[in-house]
Amino acid sequence: MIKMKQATINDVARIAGVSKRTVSRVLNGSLSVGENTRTKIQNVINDLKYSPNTQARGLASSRSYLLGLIYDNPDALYLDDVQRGVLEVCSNLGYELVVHPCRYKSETLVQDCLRFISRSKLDGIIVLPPVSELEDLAQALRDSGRAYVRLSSVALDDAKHIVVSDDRAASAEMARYFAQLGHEHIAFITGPQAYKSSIERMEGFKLGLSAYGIKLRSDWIVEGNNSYEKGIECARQLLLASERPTAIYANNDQMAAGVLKVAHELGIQVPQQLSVAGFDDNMLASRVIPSLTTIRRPVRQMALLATTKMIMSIENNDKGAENVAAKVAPTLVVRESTAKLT
Amino acid sequence: MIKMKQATINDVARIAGVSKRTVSRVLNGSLSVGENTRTKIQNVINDLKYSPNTQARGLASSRSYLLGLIYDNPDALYLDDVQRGVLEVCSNLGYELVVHPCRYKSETLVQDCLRFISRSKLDGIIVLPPVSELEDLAQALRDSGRAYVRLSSVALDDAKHIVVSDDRAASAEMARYFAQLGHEHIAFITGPQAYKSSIERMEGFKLGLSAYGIKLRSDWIVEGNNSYEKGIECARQLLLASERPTAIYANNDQMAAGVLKVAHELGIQVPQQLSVAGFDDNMLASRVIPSLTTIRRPVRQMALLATTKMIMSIENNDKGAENVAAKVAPTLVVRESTAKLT
DNA sequence: TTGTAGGCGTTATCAG
DNA sequence: CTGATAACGCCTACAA
Repeated sequence: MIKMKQATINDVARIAGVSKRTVSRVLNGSLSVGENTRTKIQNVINDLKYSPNTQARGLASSRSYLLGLIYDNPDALYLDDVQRGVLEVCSNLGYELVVHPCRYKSETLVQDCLRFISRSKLDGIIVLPPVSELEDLAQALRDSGRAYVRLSSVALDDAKHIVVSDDRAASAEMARYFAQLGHEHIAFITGPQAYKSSIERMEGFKLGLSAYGIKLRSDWIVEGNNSYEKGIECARQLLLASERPTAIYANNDQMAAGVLKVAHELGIQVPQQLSVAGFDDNMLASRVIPSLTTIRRPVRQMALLATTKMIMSIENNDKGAENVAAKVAPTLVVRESTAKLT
Repeated sequence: MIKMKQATINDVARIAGVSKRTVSRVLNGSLSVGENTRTKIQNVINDLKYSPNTQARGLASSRSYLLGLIYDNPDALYLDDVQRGVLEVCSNLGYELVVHPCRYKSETLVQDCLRFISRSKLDGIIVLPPVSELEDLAQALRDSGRAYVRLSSVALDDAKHIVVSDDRAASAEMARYFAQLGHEHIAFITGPQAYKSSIERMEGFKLGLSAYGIKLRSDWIVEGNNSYEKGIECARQLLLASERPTAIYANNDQMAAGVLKVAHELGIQVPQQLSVAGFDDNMLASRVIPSLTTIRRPVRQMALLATTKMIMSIENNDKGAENVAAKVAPTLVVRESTAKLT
């Protein structure tokens, strides 16, 4: 197998009998090229299977055609969805995706990310929650002068820099659903208090309940951390108390699974004696027995919106970037773990 | 915030009072540089916080410092592990990771991947199973002249191009474990027959059982496809038959979860009346009730080995690449879903 | 041990 | 509408 040298813009220019400046023009879709010359050049490009060298292009235009994805993601559940979503939008436009896993709690997170983006000369950066909530990082991104979009549950940035999932509204819907099932003795297991999403979900839930005149007892709000183990711990606390709630809403599916585990241990029937719900609709939700009522975020769509937004920013279409939808609505998914109070 | 232009090699050279050729030398760790000049230059580099421009460097040396990750990954479970593993090794060496999700079944898979690697000028490519098993792709990678490493359950390439997880041995261990629990009426739900891993796991299981004089009845080998739904379907077939196995080993955890679901529906107690085991040790395994006995692959370690191997190849240390371990051993994880036959 | 000069493949300036 | 020509930042024969 002989390795052919890739054709260059010079080859194209030579064979087409024009200057490379003109080839460059058609490459970048300049309007000021004669129709004839354009098609002629286009043909040569096709014949040679020529495709521009990204590095050279980047060197000359100080762009890399590289997008970065910064995530922490202890659960690692949406990662594939996000990556596919981003690439679905950017791949055809010639961009690739460089990933940067990191740790939310790391001391060096910001400088770490900065090194990443400057070293790779990224054209744009997408940041997933909860890292996206760090203002230090956001400021650093702004200072870097690069395009960026944050995914979050709160609108903590300008329209062109954010895509928010309305966790609050979704939680309110869960509250409504619980209330309509007749539940009044309801408990909530929170997420880490440092995360905006935790606050949103709790507030939304409270709000939704209050519409039905139901108030969350303070001792039925227990602080979790989104882990399965902590879910178990919190569930024990709730279910072993003298008075027991008839429904538990956990900040995520992991913890909800923990609740199911404890209920099972204690011989409490779900959903007959206890309704349980989570948030995320991750793989657990549908596989666990009984399957979990939960809330699903349109992850893929968020990735699509974020990427679209970002590419518009990169290509100096700020107006466009602002106009791409910045908010998506998660939806309630009812399964077996919740039922009417009997 | 004023955006300073990044310092270039010229700045360093000028300030250090040497030619840029010399700076280049210290950058690339050439030995033929005087100790004085070296430290002098190094100081300037530190002062200026200079770091070489990857694009320019790539353009000149035809390297990109980019590694690619090709995966299909319907389960998306190890993705984060793999990505972190790869970066753990390559990040300090100046490489970044570009991801390329794809579809095993896609007609255009190979050309698609080729476009990816040539467009990004990747220095090396890591391919995850089952895509890694496609010989077409492998051949294309070889032809491309680039470094690559495949992860698989079979040694289908030279030592320097592969890291294999010994699924066969692991399955044999599972067989041994089953046999020691006293099971003889054992069923196996296979994975897609097109995947090597499916074959390895089945063969290993048969082999392990035969050591105990147990033979898998052909009607107790049912063909699954690694999905939860199919697991349910296969479990029904097995558990509704006139004669029922006392143990079921599924090719992965998803299907094993399906078995648990059906057992639950049919009122069959696991593990008292039926032992169930899976493969992967994904999140489901530990969260499901009862938790699943399964097999865990050292995913992170595989990623580390593969990356180490690949970087050695890239840097022309073929001998080294061959000598990095090419095989890892998955381990049996015993949980609640299996028990002694009573 | 160090420096000179040319090239890598594009983009972009500025004339024509 | 088109074409020389100079960057872009770094590497590398080839010299000295």
